Amino acid sequence: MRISRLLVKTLREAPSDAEVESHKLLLRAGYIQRLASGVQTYLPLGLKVLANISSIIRQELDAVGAQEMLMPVLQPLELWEESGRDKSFGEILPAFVVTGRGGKFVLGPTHEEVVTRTVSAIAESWRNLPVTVYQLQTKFRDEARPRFGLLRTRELLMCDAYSFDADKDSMAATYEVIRLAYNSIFSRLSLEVVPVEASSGAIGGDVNHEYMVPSSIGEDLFVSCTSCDYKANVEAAKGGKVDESDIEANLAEGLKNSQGVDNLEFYTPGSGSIAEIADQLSSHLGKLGSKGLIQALVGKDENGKDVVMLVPGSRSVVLPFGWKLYEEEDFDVSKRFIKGFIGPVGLEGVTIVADPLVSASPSVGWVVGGNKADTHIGGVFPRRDFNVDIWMSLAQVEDGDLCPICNSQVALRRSVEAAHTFQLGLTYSSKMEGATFLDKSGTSSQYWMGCYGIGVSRLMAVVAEANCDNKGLIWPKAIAPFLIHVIAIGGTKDEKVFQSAEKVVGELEDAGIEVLFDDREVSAGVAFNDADLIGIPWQLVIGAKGLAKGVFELKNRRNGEKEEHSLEDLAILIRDLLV
RNA sequence: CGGGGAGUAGCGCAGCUUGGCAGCGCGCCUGCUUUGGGAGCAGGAGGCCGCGGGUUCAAAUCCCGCCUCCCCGACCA
Repeated sequence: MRISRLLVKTLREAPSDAEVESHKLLLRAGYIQRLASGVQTYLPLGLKVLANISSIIRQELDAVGAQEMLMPVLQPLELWEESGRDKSFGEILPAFVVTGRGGKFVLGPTHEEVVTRTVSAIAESWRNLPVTVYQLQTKFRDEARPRFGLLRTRELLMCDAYSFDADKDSMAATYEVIRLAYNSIFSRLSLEVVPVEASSGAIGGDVNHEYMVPSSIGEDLFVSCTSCDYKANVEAAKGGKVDESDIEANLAEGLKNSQGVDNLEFYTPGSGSIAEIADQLSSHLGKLGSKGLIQALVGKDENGKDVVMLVPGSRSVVLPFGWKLYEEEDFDVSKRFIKGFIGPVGLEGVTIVADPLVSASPSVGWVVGGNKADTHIGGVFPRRDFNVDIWMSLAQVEDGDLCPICNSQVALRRSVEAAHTFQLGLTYSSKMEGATFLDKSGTSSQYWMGCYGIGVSRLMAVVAEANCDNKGLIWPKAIAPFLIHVIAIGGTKDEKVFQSAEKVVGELEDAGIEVLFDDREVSAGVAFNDADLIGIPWQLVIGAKGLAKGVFELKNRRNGEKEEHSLEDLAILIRDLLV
């Protein structure tokens, strides 16, 4: 490909709306272009990278027997009503409902419903199972806040695979096979990927893993144990073991400390936010700050029953599955809880659930909400001043917390979610009409399903972020848009140089190598800088100086090393590049 | 959805306070010179100053409304 013919325009300065390095470079080097917030065009260079990533995914999934197909973007809304996800999928779905002649359609954010219907019409017998299908398809998700170019978008390219098995063990075996395929995919992309336990969100199912790429631009945090293999997304991570005897010991210690410490009423006017209270009571709390507060949140458990959740003020809460926090209108209806001033003392007729961290009181006692406006109470100890009905892990894990498996310390790492896999079990087959097959005994049985998603367009951003320097991108060979970038210094102006370059390009292309040929009449500096920016792994430079000696220069983009080769050695070079 | 910032040529920005010809750098086009790390000179093209309304003799500039984009948060693959 000749650059003079390629639809590309490199920019010296990045558009001001780009924030992170990979996004700036992808824009400057002409890989992508923004059409609207979270909506990107892949320019020719960008599409080649995307196609190369896709091709690796195809090869590895095909290798484990998965079959590619292509399902529609437009999905009848009734399908989502059938699975109940028209309600549960949150706000991502409704924004992309379109009305056509055939009724209402969803611009598909994912394809569990469609694939279940598709496969169930064909795989009617246990003889057809197991079967795994996949597709590379554009998905639509109305993200509240698209971010960082390709990292979080409203329209994205995803590879989603779906497995159908006859029983639970078989499903687990398929899950394992896909895990191995995923490992191969990520290693071919030269990415460090850490599979972690995760929460299943709107997809459903029990076992699921996220494939995390540690990265400073990540929006997720995962917990990993410094001693054992425990790894989990903070959303799913459990705090240290909920150990009855530890809690009991903490409570007893608290009772001892509580002697001579009376409850104190504090006047705390304002919003009642943790930060504000900690500030107002700084003379009482001292160094403790928000760690000396108990945060009490009202919500409803999976049965809709009111619960008050207690965690230290310094922690965020991870809601148990199915639980919800009170909304404004719930506060208006119940009138019982004064937002910002809720506390466990004297609170009756509601289940009090507390994180084990609450059992260990500060020596001056906790500061808790006073259950009346502008009031907090200090010197509060659990058991003496209030009772906890259920102890369970509620607080988000932090660096240095204890591992739930081995009790060593855990560490948090920032990361990007590159893929997510789920053992769905019967989640969809039990809801969708006719998602059954006849088993060996001739009885109708539901599919055991799994689903597996890789964010393809996101991977392009992740790989770019992990492979760049201050001059530009540095693509791994496996997904680079071209393998080698040939520069003819002076372009067409120097006939001899240009002819040799053309000859070299021809030989490389004949050998099946993808070549980007800079044939422009630009100064050497411009050509070099553009080459570094675009980030093709090898640069082959042909100029008048070298030509006089019968040599060209070969530069490795990643380490910057340059070496001269005789033009006659091109065949050897070609052989080496192909390895 | 809450908080903050910004929309002026393809990209980066100035001009706005104090209303008076639409500017600068890069990029782009033509010519000449130059040619191994973002060349020089000369000549050019390119604008709904985000949109709509208002004030005024006169609005990029002042006032009102809206839209879009970015950041932080909430939410989410």
